Amino acid sequence: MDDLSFENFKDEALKNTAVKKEYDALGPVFELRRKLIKLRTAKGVTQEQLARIMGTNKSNISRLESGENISYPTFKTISKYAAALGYKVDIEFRPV
Amino acid sequence: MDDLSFENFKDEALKNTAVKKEYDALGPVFELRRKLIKLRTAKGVTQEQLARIMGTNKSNISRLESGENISYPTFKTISKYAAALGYKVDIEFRPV
DNA sequence: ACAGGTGTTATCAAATTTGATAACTTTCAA
DNA sequence: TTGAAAGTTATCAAATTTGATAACACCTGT
Repeated sequence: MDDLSFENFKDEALKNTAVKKEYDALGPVFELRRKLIKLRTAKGVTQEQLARIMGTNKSNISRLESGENISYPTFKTISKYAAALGYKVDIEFRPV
Repeated sequence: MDDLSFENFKDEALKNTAVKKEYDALGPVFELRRKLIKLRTAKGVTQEQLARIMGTNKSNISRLESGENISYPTFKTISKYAAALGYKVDIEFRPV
């Protein structure tokens, strides 16, 4: 463990119900973002190039991938992003 | 083939670029809807019960599952729906 | 025929996402 | 150092989704 103080802080913070709820809810979104970024960079495509293909602007791609305040993209946005890179979206549901 | 006239009509319609684009774009959404409905009915849960758990109304569940005009739900809505039934969402990307 | 349960549709306001533009930071190569 | 490329952040308007309420349709068992 590298940063014990942070780990401890996180554990404490997660005892707070409100914080935990946010954490749980946002976790999957971060996972999605990581997947999107991986898809794009694996093909050596820049945000600007991708934006062009999707018909939008690079700032919006950045917001989708790493924006601080933004939360939940629509299925359409995810689909367009994937399609622009030659992928289709497949949503699966797994028991918790 | 059961309904040749419909098949023919569909083929003709899909020659129209605009129609085809809509069809392609909406296909995945319909697939998602089918999965959601299957998840819910498999557990013997009604739309009203699910709505209660999700903290919304049954009309909104119906719209999500079968609404005519509505298009692309957010990741948050899909997640809430799944969580209410004991599932988590997993988004995969597959080459076209 | 009736009543209750289930699902659908319509409508409006509220909330959120998205598009567009611009300015900014960082990195890297010339 | 300068300049360009890549990504981030801020902001506002526009578009879309979501919540809420109400009314309607459909079915099934009594």
